Amino acid sequence: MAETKRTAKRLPPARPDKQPAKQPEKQSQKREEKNVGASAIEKAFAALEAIAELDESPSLSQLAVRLGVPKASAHRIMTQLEQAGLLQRDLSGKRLRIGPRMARIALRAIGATNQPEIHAAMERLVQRIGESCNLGALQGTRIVYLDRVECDWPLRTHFRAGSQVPLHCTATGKLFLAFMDEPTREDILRSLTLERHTEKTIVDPKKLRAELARIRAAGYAENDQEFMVGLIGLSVPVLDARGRLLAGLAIHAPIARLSIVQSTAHLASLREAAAVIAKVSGA
Amino acid sequence: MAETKRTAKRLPPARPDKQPAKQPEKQSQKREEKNVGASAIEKAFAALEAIAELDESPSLSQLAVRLGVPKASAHRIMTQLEQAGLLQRDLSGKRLRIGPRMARIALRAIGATNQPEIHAAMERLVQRIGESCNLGALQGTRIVYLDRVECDWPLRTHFRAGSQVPLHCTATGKLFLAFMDEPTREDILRSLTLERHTEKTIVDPKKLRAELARIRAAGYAENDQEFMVGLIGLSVPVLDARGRLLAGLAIHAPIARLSIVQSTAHLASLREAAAVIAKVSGA
DNA sequence: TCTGTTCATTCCGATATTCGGGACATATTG
DNA sequence: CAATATGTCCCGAATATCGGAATGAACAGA
Repeated sequence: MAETKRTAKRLPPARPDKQPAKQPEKQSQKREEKNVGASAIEKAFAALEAIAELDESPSLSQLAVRLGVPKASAHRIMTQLEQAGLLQRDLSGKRLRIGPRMARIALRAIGATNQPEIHAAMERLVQRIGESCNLGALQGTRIVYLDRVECDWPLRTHFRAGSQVPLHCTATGKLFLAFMDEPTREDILRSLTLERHTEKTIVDPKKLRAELARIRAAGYAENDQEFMVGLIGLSVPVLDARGRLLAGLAIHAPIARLSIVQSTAHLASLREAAAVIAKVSGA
Repeated sequence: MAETKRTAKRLPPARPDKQPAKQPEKQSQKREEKNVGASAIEKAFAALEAIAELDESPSLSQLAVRLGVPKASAHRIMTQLEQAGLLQRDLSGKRLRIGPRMARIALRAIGATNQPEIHAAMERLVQRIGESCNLGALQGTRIVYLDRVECDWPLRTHFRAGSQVPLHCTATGKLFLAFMDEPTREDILRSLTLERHTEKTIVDPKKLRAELARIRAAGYAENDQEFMVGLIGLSVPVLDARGRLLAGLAIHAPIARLSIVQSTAHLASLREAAAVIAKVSGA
């Protein structure tokens, strides 16, 4: 309460229980992550995502709690989404659900995600090798997975497309570090904290530089359990016509099934698939 | 009593705020509808919508022109969307496409609880025909089931919404193969391994091409126990206004209850339902 | 009928975000 | 190599967003 300028505003019963003793702090401790810096876009999509994710259409307050935003803010966001035709309310006018415009976008968007040609090339590779593969690209100072094809083995990792991993302890990440020009690399290396994930993670900048030089010379990058224990990887470059690195195509497997040495036997298949991907990407 | 509920709450249909003189007939034929005052949310979705709608991934400036916003603004919006995982750039780093997170949201958004009109149309169809039906779309090189309505018979299949099936041995899958443009089809056909699921699965590429031509001519696709023994299917296209294939609407049944020949008697009902789905999807 | 509770909605000042012109950097083209 | 697109960055100004608190509506139980 600041400067209650309202003077004779006739406050009816004055309600002494303004501080209800029931829940002093309900969700205050819960909102730690989407606090600041969240753009309006991110908030709107978080809301949409929550509604799509839920099995039942939520009410406004349920959403507010779930998103960790005040009710008033939730209301504003929902109103905007509703006016945009992305949400609509059910007959009672209380619960929110996906609107017609969003349904329309969704129908088109499902087919417009990844290039079928690329996905097909990766599936063929998985078929031939028998282990999972993924396609990753540099975004900022991390690797994002653009696409991913899993093998049939019961034991598999599960990084979905879109997830991000660090540069210094993944095959594709080291590949990108190795292939970028000197000043950029040094700049990034300086700003990275070489976080240790396993025993084998390279956390010494000197050793990492040596490893990168080795990768540059070899033309491919290995990951010997540097990110997760028991998991190895092997990544080859996807180059465009001018020799620039577009992405890294990698296979990975539990070391129980595939050793580093064995994995290099698949280099030819990997390179072949990488060439196909480069080609269908118009490179 | 019917209309008493929403009396006073939605009373402001007008815009009491400001109706500046710019609003009346500002829309000439060039800088059309993307007027000023659009919220950040609206702009973001307009961008997403444009990308989903376009047949080819646009570049930044193309989008800026299409949306009628300055280049710098477009750049800012796209960057935000990209960081949110909703968009991603293709390998050249120039063209923008739907990102994995958006694909996930889209998949959920079309689910049964969220899109009552589609679900209702499918339930009417099941009611009329007496067999299960499903709605499937192309994602990568597989078909994902968007929605599904089961019939009352005790013997039924159980593919939940969200599960994926191959292209070459399902009615909807063959439908998509038949309708895609030549180069893409050939590329996918080349890279697919036509895995045999039953005696009747088409594993010969030549025969599959012939079958696809037949499907193109007929305008619908059949599945004669090619995926599971004793199970047939029949899928018709759900087309948008421009004739692009959005999804396949299919019925399926045990052959003991419905023969392929009998199933074609339901083509009219299927097509009618497909048209309804296209319509409520805003196509 | 009255009262306590829950939920949706509105108000409003402070402030953080968005906006977009223009400069700059980087392909692409002739 | 100049010339033309196209992508990226900067920064002051404008304004949309934020969220606490008050208000209104619906409902349940006494």
